Amino acid sequence: MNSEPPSTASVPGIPIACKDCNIYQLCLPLGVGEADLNLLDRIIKRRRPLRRREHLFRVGDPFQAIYAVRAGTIKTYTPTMDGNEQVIGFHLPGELVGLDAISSSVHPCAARALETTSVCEIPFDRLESLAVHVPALQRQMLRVLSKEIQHDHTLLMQISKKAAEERLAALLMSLSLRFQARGFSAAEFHLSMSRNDMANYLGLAVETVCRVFGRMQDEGILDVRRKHIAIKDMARLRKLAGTPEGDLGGIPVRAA
Amino acid sequence: MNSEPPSTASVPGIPIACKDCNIYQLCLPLGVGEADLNLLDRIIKRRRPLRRREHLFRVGDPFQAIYAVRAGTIKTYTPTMDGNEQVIGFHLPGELVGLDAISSSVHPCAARALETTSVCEIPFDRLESLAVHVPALQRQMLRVLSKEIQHDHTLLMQISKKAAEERLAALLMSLSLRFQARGFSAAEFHLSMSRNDMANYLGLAVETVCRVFGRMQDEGILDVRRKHIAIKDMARLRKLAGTPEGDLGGIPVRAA
DNA sequence: CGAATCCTTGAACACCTTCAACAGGGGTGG
DNA sequence: CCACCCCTGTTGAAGGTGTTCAAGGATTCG
Repeated sequence: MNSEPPSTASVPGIPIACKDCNIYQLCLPLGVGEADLNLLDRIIKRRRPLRRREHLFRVGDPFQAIYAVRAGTIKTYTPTMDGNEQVIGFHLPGELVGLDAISSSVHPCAARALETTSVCEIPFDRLESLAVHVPALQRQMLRVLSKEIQHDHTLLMQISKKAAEERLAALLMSLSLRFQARGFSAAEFHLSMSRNDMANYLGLAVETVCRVFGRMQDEGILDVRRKHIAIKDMARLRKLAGTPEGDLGGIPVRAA
Repeated sequence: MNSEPPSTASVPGIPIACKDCNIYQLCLPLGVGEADLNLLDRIIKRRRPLRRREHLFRVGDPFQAIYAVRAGTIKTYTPTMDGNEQVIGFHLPGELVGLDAISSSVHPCAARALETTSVCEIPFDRLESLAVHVPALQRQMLRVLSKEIQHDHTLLMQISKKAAEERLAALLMSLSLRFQARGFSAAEFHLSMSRNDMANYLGLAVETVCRVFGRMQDEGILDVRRKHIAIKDMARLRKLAGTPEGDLGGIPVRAA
């Protein structure tokens, strides 16, 4: 909203503007001009950061806004009938959460922080109203949703591969590509989710995930030190994951 | 487009109007008024029916339109690196195909008919232009895309369940609910896809699918005669699939 | 510092896959 | 119209991979 770009370090209580958010290009990339961006900026609310394990929303909560992760990680999941949960996805900075609720008026899944996480809240009714007057925004929203669908499809493909190695490799490649797209290292990053969450997400047992990590370490593909991951043989990992060379895996508006 | 509803039996070469299409409510259900519907009708093209195995589009084809299945079944899939294919989903009458291409400008997957299938072609640029002037259409499009995302998520959940019985049950429940939503029988229907496609889609071996069908038949859950399926114990199937009682499974704009 | 959670490793078992062989149908060409 | 053939579906046995059950070690957080 300000014409002068202020320091990127946000002052507590004084929210930074959209155009100064270093991830806004990822939320609503192209086609939205400066003036429109200011309009958009006006409807976006910053929230106090969520702490680890804190919920952004729960199943059945009324749908009022979509959220953009600014820092940290959000896990989405749904409770299963047998009292457990099923992890739907992991949302990194720059990715959107809540897109599956637009049609339902209530959230079909829950979202909670895996670590200290800050998000932007975008009231959906206002976003929709704004889009009526800003065709570029309308286009952008459709593209964002479509990309999410595309991503889910590639995901589905990779998960239904049976081999445990392939599944884990697919997850790691997805994370790597997404970190890279955000300017972080593609080869070395921090896993904010537990082995349990990964296993749940991939449809495997926790023990299997551990063992596959071990095996990949032995084979020189990875260097795993607890939650810190270093990919030492990207080519081999990519091959395992079944990710074509040039493919960005439907680089994600959203989840792992 | 006509003010008088003509016979539902289409005369070759004389396309029937949108509002006379018995599935249009499913394509773009609520919030689009009569006048708007006529506008929509004007941009929709009918195509000659596709024959079995004929492609609607292939991977890498330029994205120009989305498609609504009017009759028949469309399978979407992508070729894998090892020369095989990975089935993404099955699209029944009233469901849309090609939504994952909106963001890419090329189709990330291929679509082919499993049986004689007729579709409506909706040029996307014209649809988007129209939406600029018709807010209801804009809203509807977002909802349709969101529903697809929601559906993919429930799917993901069900597929990542490991047990073969659960996976197949989930597929059958999905099909059942979708047929029901279209006014067909929920308990008895025809499987237009091969065992191979089902297995591929579910990440199982063909033989396993056969055996699970056999087991379910022995247990009195199903009556399977080749491609004809009768669900004899819906409650048990639902339980196996993990589909909550009232849940419509994110009833699908799209795929199995 | 203690407790709880998360991660890791080992061994037995269950399930699914693979390989192989055969039956049934549908489509095609004669 | 029929016969053949190929493709799809089905069934049986052996082997592999992941799960389950169990227990010990490492971190984190109160």
